[in-house]
Amino acid sequence: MGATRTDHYTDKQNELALKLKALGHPARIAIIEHLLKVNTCVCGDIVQELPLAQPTVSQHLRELKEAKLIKGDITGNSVCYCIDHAQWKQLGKSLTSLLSKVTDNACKC
Amino acid sequence: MGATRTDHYTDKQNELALKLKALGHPARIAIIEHLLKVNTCVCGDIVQELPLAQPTVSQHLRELKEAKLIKGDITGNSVCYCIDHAQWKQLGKSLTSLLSKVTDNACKC
DNA sequence: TTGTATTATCGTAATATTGCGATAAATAAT
DNA sequence: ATTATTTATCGCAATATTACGATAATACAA
Repeated sequence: MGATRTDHYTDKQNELALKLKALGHPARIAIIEHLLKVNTCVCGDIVQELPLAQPTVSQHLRELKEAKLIKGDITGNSVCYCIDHAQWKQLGKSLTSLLSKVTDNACKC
Repeated sequence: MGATRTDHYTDKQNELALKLKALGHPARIAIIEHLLKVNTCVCGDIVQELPLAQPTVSQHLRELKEAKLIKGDITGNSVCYCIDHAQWKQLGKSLTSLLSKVTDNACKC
């Protein structure tokens, strides 16, 4: 074994888990924070923002892309990365839906 | 290599990444959703909720506990699990802070 | 054409995760 | 005391992740 058994869960559970998994690494959090901070597409300065080698950064970017959290389009020599706003809106809904259920009461532990 | 280089990131980035990583598995999403649904501490029926063997569920619970997303206290024969409300409140703040920065504009991709 | 810059991919090593059977530990029930 | 019941831990195999050097692929510049 070793592979996650996605077939036993709902599509929503699997999708949310995939996105959160993609965000579950400090380098990828840092990438997202940077993209949100500059608030535009960024072409080429992401490697300089991180304390990692270029292939490693490229790999993290691909994972964020596969999780549909960012978009990346080729523009001439470099690649333009930016937040996938639609997907983040959807993720925001899933998360606030979860978080809204967190109340103070009812725990006897 | 293979281990995440946490020393290169801020404490906040590492903490957020750790919690999101803990949530980055559908079984653990399902556990959290169940705990939020019943809205109280749950003693003993979590294994029945999941399509996994008992040791596997126990392992997932431990990971959620290590990420401080749930609390577990021994009550006699069984163990009482519940949401760690304080920690979720903090996670909620981090996430809404991130999500609030997601706007529609400024992307030319 | 020949370099230069930028990003992606391949290959590989180290480590982590996932899942489960077997077993232990602890309390409850008989 | 003996037998369930419940949860945790150990050990293992399969797979995934993380990181990077080397190298390819592509577009720009000279």
